[in-house]
Amino acid sequence: MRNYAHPDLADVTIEHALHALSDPVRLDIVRQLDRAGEASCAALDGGRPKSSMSHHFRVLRSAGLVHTRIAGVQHMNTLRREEVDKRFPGLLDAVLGVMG
Amino acid sequence: MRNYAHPDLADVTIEHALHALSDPVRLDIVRQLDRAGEASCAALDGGRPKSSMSHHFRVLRSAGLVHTRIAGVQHMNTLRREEVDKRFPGLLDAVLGVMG
DNA sequence: TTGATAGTTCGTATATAATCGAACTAGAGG
DNA sequence: CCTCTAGTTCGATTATATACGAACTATCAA
Repeated sequence: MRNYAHPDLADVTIEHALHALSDPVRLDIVRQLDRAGEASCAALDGGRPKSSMSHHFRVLRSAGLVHTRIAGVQHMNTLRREEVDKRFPGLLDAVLGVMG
Repeated sequence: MRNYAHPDLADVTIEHALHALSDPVRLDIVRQLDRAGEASCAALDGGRPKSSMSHHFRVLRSAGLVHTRIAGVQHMNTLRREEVDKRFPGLLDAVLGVMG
């Protein structure tokens, strides 16, 4: 795995983005990335198996929400904030602004 | 069927709302209700079978997004705009504001 | 080169969701 | 009461997601 393909946000539908955000594990990842700025997969796993996390990161990447950069042995993830905000204005603000 | 139970928005999670909105049929219903204000189930079916539509309306109701009022033989649906806006500020604006 | 660490991929099991026909229910009107 | 219409419920099928162990890959460090 040399590096990841990240979709152009223009090719991401709102349905796709909403679906990616509708899972509690993934929403938790997104919230943590919003706070932390950048984090490895392991830092966000909450004790879940690696294969499950890998699946959720893949969904988030395919929905254009998360960017993953390979840094040595770790894969560092960030929210694609500006791009998502441009494509879906207000969506992340709304989703991240909600109280439990 | 005398009338429907509509959940208190406080009991609806953002995950639940996002999931309801992430299906293309349901998103289409929501968009049409946003424009039309109020519509019967049949007016929004786009040629789909009644049982399928009934399922999607149930999901939308259970996510607190749609209110259904029985008016004679028809069931009239509206978006629960103000309540949803209060619970998830900016969410519907973001979802409904997106171009194609 | 060996070992450890981080994460992916594969395969499979299980759960959840979508689709839709058929039978049913409720209200309106003759 | 009969019938039409609008929508629900049931049941079965199929599709899509989730979960996760096991085997694999890549990088780093000793």
